[in-house]
Amino acid sequence: MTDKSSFYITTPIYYVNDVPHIGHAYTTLACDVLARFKRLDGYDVMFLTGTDEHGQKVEKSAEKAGVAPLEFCDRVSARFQELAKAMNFSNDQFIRTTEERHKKSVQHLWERLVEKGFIYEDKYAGWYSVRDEAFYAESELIDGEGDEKLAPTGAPVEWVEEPSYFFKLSAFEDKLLELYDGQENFVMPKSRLNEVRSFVKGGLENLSISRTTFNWGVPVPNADGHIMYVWIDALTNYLTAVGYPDTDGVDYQKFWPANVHMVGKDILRFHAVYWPAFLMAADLPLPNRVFAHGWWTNEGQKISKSLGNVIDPFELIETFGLDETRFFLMREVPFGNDGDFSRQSFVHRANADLANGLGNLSQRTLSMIHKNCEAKLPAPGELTAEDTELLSGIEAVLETVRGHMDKQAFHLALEAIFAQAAAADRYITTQEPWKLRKTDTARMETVLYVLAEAIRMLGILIQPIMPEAGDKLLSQISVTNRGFDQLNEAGRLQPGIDIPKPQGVFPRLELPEAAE
RNA sequence: GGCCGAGUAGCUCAGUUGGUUAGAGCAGCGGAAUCAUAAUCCGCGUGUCGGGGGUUCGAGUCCCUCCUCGGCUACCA
Repeated sequence: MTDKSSFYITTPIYYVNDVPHIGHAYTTLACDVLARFKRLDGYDVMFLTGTDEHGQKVEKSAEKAGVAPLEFCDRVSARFQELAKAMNFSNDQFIRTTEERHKKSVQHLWERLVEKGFIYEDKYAGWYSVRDEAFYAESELIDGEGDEKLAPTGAPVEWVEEPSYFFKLSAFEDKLLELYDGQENFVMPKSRLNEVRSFVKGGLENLSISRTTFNWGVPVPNADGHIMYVWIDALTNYLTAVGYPDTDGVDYQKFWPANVHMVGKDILRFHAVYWPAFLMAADLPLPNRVFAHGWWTNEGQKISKSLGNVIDPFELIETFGLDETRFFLMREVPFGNDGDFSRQSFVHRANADLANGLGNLSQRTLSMIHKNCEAKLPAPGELTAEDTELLSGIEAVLETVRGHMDKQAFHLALEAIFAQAAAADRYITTQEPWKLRKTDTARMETVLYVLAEAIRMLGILIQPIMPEAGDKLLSQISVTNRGFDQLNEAGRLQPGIDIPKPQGVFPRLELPEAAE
């Protein structure tokens, strides 16, 4: 077995009743960073994202738009695919639940659950709001005019009874608790695990998993009029993408179970409770981890459509630059926490770390080489303790970053990398190559070579977060081997290579005029 | 209401199994340098560690209590 280790990471599939916003971009970005990191670290990676396209809401939205449901889905799904392109996401697949392969996959899973005796037919009854497409508990309802009952959202509700298939979720209480206890990092961050555990401890009710009131969905096998409902359809995409039901197939064998399901905290329960229960019921291996990240506020304000302060990722990229945006989202906030997006902190952060930090470091170094070494990388003399300290410090940071990445602590990974850029700046200060130019050119050449090496390794390290900037940095010093196995002497730059006049990698940002 | 978590320098936060003068980044103040994207480097923090009580030779770090803030409390993705 010489196969590379595999790594399978997923985003949720995004519901096409919404247009892409910063939340979608954020979730997928985190996955992209991790996927790129693992690829550079020698893993065979499957990175999946996609769109969730079924349901009554979609059916109605399509109707309102005067188009067929699928056409409606095509449009919105395309928008998400554009986002992936604009954000430079490296997803290996973009799955859509309207694909034929997915229909087969869910139906097969369904039949499997029926065989195992975890699905039964009954009647679902409750207070239903057509507008919200949701059932509400009696206790949640509020009083409207007269003795009319209203949903908590203010929408009218009606008492509805319909035949439905149910999944025996209640049978998995103990097994789920065992899972949480036995596989400690199944849910991260830990605070979320506590919530999930207490939810399960509180008792689980069986889940209604089919509907007869609309048509836009995957038909339940051998049950006319029944459409699969929400989660059983949506969650199964993670299996579909690796070839399920062909469990002997190459992708399934290689990638299932998934290493990380990345989700927003709002859909944690479905991934941390329902999903493992479905898989247990079908006798399929469970994913290693569900990570629930936090949400962004906008300049201290909760983001909502009604407030009209939704952050458009396309606009962010336009205003601040792609890699700057990627960097800010991953660096500013401890991953897993909620965070605030403010233009001021964006500009401040990008300028401090990128323009003034790494960007300036490479600019001053390459510029000195270009001017003082005939535009060619000089050969180093014997390395001093200071030289070795700087280089081995950067080499060592890979292990640190790896540790942080494996815990999805992106902010810490970045902090560790940029601490090395700062170390290189300190090195320049102590070595004073501009003085050596007049007193000891051989030593100056060694110092500049060491700095070029520092830039090479930093350039390699930032690739997962800032692929384009990493490319620019590395191209200026003609580096072609860019994997993490090059983060040591094996990848050292060849003296004599051309060092052209450096181009700025990270422009200095200015605070945009506050839009009214 | 119930369960869980958090309250540490102006801001964002670290603080291991309780133990020498409680730390980092950013902001601020002072200085150095001049290769560089007016970028960089160095120095400077007397903080009631939310309040009160307790355990202990010793508590930010354990226990009790109170206050404040946040999350979860099922079938909208």
